[in-house]
Amino acid sequence: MQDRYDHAAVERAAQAFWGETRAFAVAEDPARRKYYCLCMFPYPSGRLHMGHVRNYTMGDVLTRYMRMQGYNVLQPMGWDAFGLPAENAAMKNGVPPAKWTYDNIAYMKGQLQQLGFALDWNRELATCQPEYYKWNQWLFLRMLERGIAYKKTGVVNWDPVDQTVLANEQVIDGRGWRTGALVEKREIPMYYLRITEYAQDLLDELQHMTEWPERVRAMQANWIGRSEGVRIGFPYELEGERHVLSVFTTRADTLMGATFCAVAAEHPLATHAARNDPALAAFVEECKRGTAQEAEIAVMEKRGMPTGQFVTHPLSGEKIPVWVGNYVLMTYGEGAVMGVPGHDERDFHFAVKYGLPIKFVIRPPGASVETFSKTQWQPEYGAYGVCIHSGKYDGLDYQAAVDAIAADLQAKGLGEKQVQWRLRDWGISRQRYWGCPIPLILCPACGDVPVPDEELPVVLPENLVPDGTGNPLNKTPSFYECKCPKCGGKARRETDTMDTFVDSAWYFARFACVDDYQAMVDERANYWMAVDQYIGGIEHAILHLLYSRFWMRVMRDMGLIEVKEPFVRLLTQGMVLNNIYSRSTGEGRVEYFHPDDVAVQLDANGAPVGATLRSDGKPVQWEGMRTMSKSKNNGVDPTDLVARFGADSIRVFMMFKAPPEDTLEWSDDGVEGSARFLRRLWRMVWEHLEKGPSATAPRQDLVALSPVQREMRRMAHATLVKVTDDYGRRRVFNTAIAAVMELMNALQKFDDDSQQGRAVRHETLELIVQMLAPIAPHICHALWNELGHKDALIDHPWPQPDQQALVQDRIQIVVQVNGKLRAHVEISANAGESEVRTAALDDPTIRKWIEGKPVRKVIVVPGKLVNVVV
RNA sequence: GCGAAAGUGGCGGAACUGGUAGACGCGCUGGAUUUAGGUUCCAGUGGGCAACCCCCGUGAGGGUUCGAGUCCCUCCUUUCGCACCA
Repeated sequence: MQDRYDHAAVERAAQAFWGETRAFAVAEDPARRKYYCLCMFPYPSGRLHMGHVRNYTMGDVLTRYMRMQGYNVLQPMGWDAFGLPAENAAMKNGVPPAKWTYDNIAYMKGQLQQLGFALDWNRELATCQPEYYKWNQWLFLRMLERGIAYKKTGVVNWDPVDQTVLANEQVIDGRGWRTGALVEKREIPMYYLRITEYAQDLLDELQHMTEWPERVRAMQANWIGRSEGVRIGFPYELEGERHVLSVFTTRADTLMGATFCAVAAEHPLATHAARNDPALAAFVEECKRGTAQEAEIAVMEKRGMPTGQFVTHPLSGEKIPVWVGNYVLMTYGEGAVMGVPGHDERDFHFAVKYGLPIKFVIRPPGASVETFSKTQWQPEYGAYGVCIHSGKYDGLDYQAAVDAIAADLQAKGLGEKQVQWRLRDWGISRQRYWGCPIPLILCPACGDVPVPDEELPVVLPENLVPDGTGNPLNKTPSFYECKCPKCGGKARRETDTMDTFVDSAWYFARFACVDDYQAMVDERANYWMAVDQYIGGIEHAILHLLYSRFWMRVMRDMGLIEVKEPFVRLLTQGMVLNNIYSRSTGEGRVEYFHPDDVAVQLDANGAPVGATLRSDGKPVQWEGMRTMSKSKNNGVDPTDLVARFGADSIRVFMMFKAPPEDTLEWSDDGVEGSARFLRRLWRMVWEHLEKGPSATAPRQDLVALSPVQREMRRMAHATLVKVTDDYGRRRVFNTAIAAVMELMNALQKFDDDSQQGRAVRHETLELIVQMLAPIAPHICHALWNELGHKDALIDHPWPQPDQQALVQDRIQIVVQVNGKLRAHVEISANAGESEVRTAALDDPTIRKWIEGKPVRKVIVVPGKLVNVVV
């Protein structure tokens, strides 16, 4: 054995061993308990970033741990390979997205291999491969047959200069990112999936998903957004015909206070009214141009214009005006709301601004009617209370009023109780090139005709280069020219592609059977599914996870798979941050400097007081810690780090620096510390073996151990108990590493070269190596063999703590007086309560504290603490 | 705006079920070895006090309890998500 730890040699050897023995290729084995550990697959953006490294290290730790626990563990890897960045890169470099993507995949795969992840590469897939996306298309057609997929118009961002649809991301302050042109809204036909059909089940099942983080479940529940209320019809006449304006409200009890209605700019009533009103038409246009993002709508100024149209209040018969409001969402409910300024804050401000009447019809609990203000909103106006000024409903509370009003409306045919969802159907059409083609043929005679199954997949040409002016498929006759499968006439192939969330909605099931070209999934998927542990970023808490849950339900309902919940346990890992340093270069421009190029000045305590650029010594501005990004020049490259420190040091650092769900602050010093820890471990094993070959390492005689030896051994096994709990139950790794560090600190001080002492040290070192194996697999692989084992550590069972070693004769008890720590006493571990109590009260320090004061109460917590109340 | 989290030394964090606040690491200070630097080893490191067996201390304020970082209420701050980025 070498005295120095050579991480490069150690990692090369371990990876070669795993490669040669095909250690991570797994097969279905009904005799063994399976465990499917999956990290969200990466978008092949070019290089791995540290967020990937953190994510995949967590997955690898659990994979290796569960494998040592005896499970048949699957950990696959693939590529979420369709998407916008490839098109952007193509425009910039003139390279087809396919080539850019495949090159990135090759590079990133090499990076993953350097890090030593226990991945079954036989199952690798990329969503841009026809063998994969064929099944997106196939299932889409099945959904179409079942009415789960359907066509309707949807609103998109339109860049009038480039003549192209823009993603929200490509719209900056209402303008196209490349052209700077004012973005318009366009309504175009699109395909939608009826996820709302599953809303109730998606919501209900959340209650049982106890191994998902509470906050993710809450976010999904809010997103699905079930609300119970009443749909109310406001009749009106238009050109002699009777129409009804439908609104949804959860506050039907305030209906008697409705003084106006407001509709979205896209609402048919608004469209009709704008026809003869140029000012209104202009306003409607302006609203449509505005943002569709809920966050922006919520904070922008509420504005409106009257349509000139009046509707009839369904209960009072009053005429009330209809306005167009820029805050009304066409996509929620009916695209129209009733305005109750007395009891809704938004309506109140709207009414004050435009001089609309305000009626108070609810008396909030504890408020007096006389204090109602028509100029100043008070939060209690929005509270539930008792109806007033509401005619026959006066005196009813919320529920009674809603029931009575709903019943009356129903009797008139002008409304009923209704459940409303915030969740909307999933629009999957994208007017983009680099995605999965939607398998339809647009025939002038037959309409949208599905591509016959035997012609699937509709293959996306891989040689096109988008130029920013629309989807290049529209300029590629060899792609779009086709015949109608129904009538045989000349037709045009659909050039829209699918949302990339479709690709990621079921890839985890395909990993079970990537080589099956006859079916989307087969029996093997039922062996591996559901994913036992899914790990990924919190940013996917809603969309990706919800779409996957929906997609599994569709597959299950078609009999393709047995499970409906794809992910049993979910771990949402935090982001990786780094310092940002900048300097203003004048003219409002800012230059960012990489943290490696900046020297930080410290005060006597080591607290930073300033920073300078190394190259010129002049100060730079510290802008705090943010996620690593190119634009802030604060990224670090995994490949550089592996070369400098080794994969194991990086893995240890990433697991040690923060708990999995928290953000992690990058620091080179921290990685250096992890490297130091591994070097120490290496040297401890080396020094131990220097004193005698491992083969002759003696076994200890438990009875003959000295108290110091017994304590050393107890600590080793107690650490094993803790580390096992951290990996297996708590899923936190920082505390597991800290516990091993403590154990190593104790072992360093354990200076005993007797036969028994060496035996205890040998056992402790073996335990340390086994406990660290999931996190630092390469060095542990090497040390395990150095310690005299012929088998590979990856296949060695996880160690069991020796219960006898854990037994303690004497324990320390904390003694408090009035809740403040005053003394420690050592007593026999099996002392009874009265014995503990006596020992505590007899302690000289405690006697001093309670001298002359009557002892009112003594609380004894067995094995832990005594609190004396005086 | 709505929804979801989080606030503990110079820094990252630990304290898991209400029971010793600051484990472990980074940084910093002093020392030893080497001495070109780095590496390695030892000691110290929340604040106050000359010092302690003392006092204070977990974003702010209040409450429950023998006992609160942990539970409850009010407030402040920060971060994340909001449907075409993935």
